[in-house]
Formats: sequence, C-alpha cells, structure tokens
Amino acid sequence: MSERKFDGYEPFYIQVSDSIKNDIREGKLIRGEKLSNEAELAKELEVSRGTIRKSLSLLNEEGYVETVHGKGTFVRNDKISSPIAQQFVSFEEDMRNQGLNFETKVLTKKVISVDDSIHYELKMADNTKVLYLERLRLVNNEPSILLYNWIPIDRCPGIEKYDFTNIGLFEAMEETMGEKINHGIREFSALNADDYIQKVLNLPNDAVLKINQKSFDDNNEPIEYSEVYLRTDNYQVTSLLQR
Amino acid sequence: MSERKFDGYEPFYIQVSDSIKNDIREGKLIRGEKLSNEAELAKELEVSRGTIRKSLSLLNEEGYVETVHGKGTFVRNDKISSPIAQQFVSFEEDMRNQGLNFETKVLTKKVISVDDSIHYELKMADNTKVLYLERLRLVNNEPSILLYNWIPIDRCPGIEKYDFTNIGLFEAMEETMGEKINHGIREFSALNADDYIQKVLNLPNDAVLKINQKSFDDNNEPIEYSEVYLRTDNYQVTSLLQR
DNA sequence: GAGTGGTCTAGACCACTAG
DNA sequence: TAGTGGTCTAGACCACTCT
Repeated sequence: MSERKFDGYEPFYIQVSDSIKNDIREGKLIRGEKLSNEAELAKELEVSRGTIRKSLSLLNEEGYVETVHGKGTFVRNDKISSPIAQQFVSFEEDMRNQGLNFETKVLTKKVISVDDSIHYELKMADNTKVLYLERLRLVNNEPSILLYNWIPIDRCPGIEKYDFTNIGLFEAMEETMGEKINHGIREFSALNADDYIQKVLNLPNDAVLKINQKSFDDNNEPIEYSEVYLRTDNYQVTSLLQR
Repeated sequence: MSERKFDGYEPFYIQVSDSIKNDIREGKLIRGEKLSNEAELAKELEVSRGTIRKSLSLLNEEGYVETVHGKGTFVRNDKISSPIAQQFVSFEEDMRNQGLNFETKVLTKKVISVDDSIHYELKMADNTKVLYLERLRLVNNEPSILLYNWIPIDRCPGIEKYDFTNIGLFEAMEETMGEKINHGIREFSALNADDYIQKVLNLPNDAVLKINQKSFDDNNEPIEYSEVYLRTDNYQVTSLLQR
C-alpha cells in the first residue's frame, strides 16, 4: 500500500512527467481534462509538491498541459506537429516521436577537406578532414527534407563507417564522440531553390525553407554544421509558445 | 549591511535574473566568465539557493548563461538574434529588445466581415466583425516584415481606434481585452511571394519566409490570426536550443 | 577529496479564480 | 471563502568535474 511508484533509475520528476505523458497518449487523460491538484498528485505519487511542480513545468514546456493560476492544470488539446524550432531534437528523432512513416536515402557520403566557408562555420584548423553527408528524407514516400552535414572526423572517429540509412546522425555522433551533443543553433530562412534541390525535393515551385544548424559540445566547440532544405507542405515547422 | 537587495514588486527570482542580465549587458560580467557558485550567490543576494536556481534556469532558457554540472554557470558568448520561434513575443517587442532601429507603416486598417478562411482560423460565428490590419515594418529603413492581422473586435472593443504607427498590436489587444494574451502558435513555411509582396518588401528574389500565427486567451479561444512575411536577409529568425 | 550543480523534502505564506 | 497554483526557505544528500 505504501509502495513507492517510481524506481531509482531516473529522477522522480522525469518519471512523473513520463507517466502523465503516457496517460495522455493512452487516453486515460483526455483533452481539456483537469489533473488532480498539486498537493493531491504529490500525495498519490508519494513525492513532494516541489517534485510535482517540476514535472508539470516540464509538461508545460513541452506543450502537453497548461497550468493556470488559481484554476489548475489541464491537458492541452492542440499537440503541435514539429517542435524543431523549440527543442534540439534531430529531424530523425522528431519524425520518430511523431510516429511518421519515413525513410532515409544517403545520396553522398565521403571524407573531404573543408573548404573556406565550412571552415569558418566550424572554426577549424587548415586541412581538417570532415565527413560530408548528403541525405534525403522521405515522409510517406514523399521527398520532404534534404540534408547536408559536415562533421570533423577527429571529433567523431569512425563516424565515416556508419551507414546512415537506418541510424540518425546525432546518434552516430554521440556514440563516436563518447559524449552528448550539448546544444545547437538553428536559423530559419527562405530562399529560391536551385534546379537540383527543386528536382530532388520534387518542389511544386522553387521556394524552400532552409535551416542552418550548428551543434556544439560541452565546451562550446562546434562539432557539426548543417544546411537543411524542407518542403514545408510535407513537413510542418511549428512552435507552441507560452506568453 | 544586511539590507535586502530586492524589493517586493516582482518575484525575487525575476529580479535576480534581471540584475544578472544587466551585469552582462553592462560588461560587468563578460563572455565566458564564471558566475559565483549557487551557494555564494544565495548568500550575497540574501535569497535561498532554490531562488537562485530558478533565476539561473530562466537565464539558461533565454540563452544568457550556460550551466554545467560539476563546473559552474558561465556567461554565454553567442547571444542569439531573434527568438520569435522560442518565445511568444511580438515582432515589435522583439525589435525593441534587440535595440533595432525600426519603423512601422500602417498600409491598411479597416473593419470587415470575416471571409470563410479567416472564419475557420478564428472559429467565429457568421458576420463577426474583425479589424483587418496590413502593416509594413522597416528595420534600418529597409522593408523587412509585412504583417496581416485579423482581430475580432467584439473581443477587443475599441481596438479599431488605435493608430498602430507607434503602438504594437499585442499591447493594444491586451489593453482592450483587459486580459493578457495567453499563448500562441507559429508555423513556419517558405513560399514564392506574389508580385505585390515582392515589391513591398523589395525582395531580391521571390522567396519569402511566411509565419502563420494564432494567439489565444486563457480559455484557449483564438483572439487573433496573422500572416507575416519576412525578408530573412534583413531579419534573422534563430533558435538557441539546449539538448 | 574538494567544489560545484542536481534532486528532493516539508512546510510556510502569498496571489489568483470562482462560487 | 475555499481551492488552487506561485514563491520562498533551509537543509539534506547525490552526481559530476577536476586535480
């Protein structure tokens, strides 16, 4: 009767929020429904109110619930599509999270010496070797995302041996670095696609959303640079923002 | 000597983080510099460590500092340009925050009956009157953002009387609603601008970044719909994301 | 091992919402 | 006024980093 609901592998607040996410996904909690108040949740789950608050704060950030002062916490009814402007998940992780049917084609994979522009982005010494990747992502068999990546191989030794058809880049990088990616910057712009991009993405016209991305390690050193082109009719980029 | 550093108008954690932001802006804290540890900050500022942690967590989210487990908290050296994909600030507020030199031209302002598409976006009854706004924002005298807004006037009585040359839309809405905007959704896409948009924004080519935005009140009712076109060479949209 | 942040607790009091 | 979340505290113990 007085058994702890959670184990010791993850912080309680993560386990609590995961458990609530599951309840939402499984329909045990429905849209607009009010959760128990914080004191009750704390009692039920046998953790302190502070821990419950931290869980709810996470769920708020991620758009699962909305908390209103004086009223309570409610399940959100508008789950957003792709939070790549809000969270540093890779496109692959994002598509998995959304449960999309997708496929990756590796168009080019080779080790090259960086040219001047990439050089600059990666703040690297002369003649550094980088892995150059060109990949196409299809969502529901429709070409939707074209990705170019540059990764210095001295930071990710052996990364050139991966077949990226079934493994994501972030996963491969974190394995070969022996360290997690710390953070990243994404910059969004619109431009006219050249003939090649237009053809590969099968664009209805030549406007394309471009995302420039840089990833950094714990020491704030750049470890990856990307240019990503998206067909925004196939793949929505959305932010759900609290004011 | 034992005076409290902060007053009672705002929560301590906000005052603490504002004060640290100021130190960064004024150069008292420089890029890469390590802040005092949490226990010391708590002692110096006469608040509890929990309050300090909440402040630092805010500063982390907003990209001012970076906290590393076991090492400390450091001033970030890459302050991002525009966080409109990460925070629900209006474009006006964002430009003010960045200290940009900008100007607003109201191209159209009239009260109309909504047509079917806007109808749908705003989930409104037939014949509802909305304020229709078309505005152009110039940054450093360069046309950079073209905004179209639809706001139901029964929600914001009197909003049609504002002159939007020197007042922002969010500000006017919150004044006339007598309530704060609660949250919003922004969706990013790229498209080919028509001749008119191309001309007004003085685009070098016809690709333009489009943001569809909906704002909601506390009851999750839509209170505004926008379509915003940006020249991304003049106005950067960037997200700084922790992994 | 010393220093630092990360998690968690138990309790107090304040501020907002709604009947 | 009762119910709910928001802020703040003081203290304990754990996990990571560096030397």
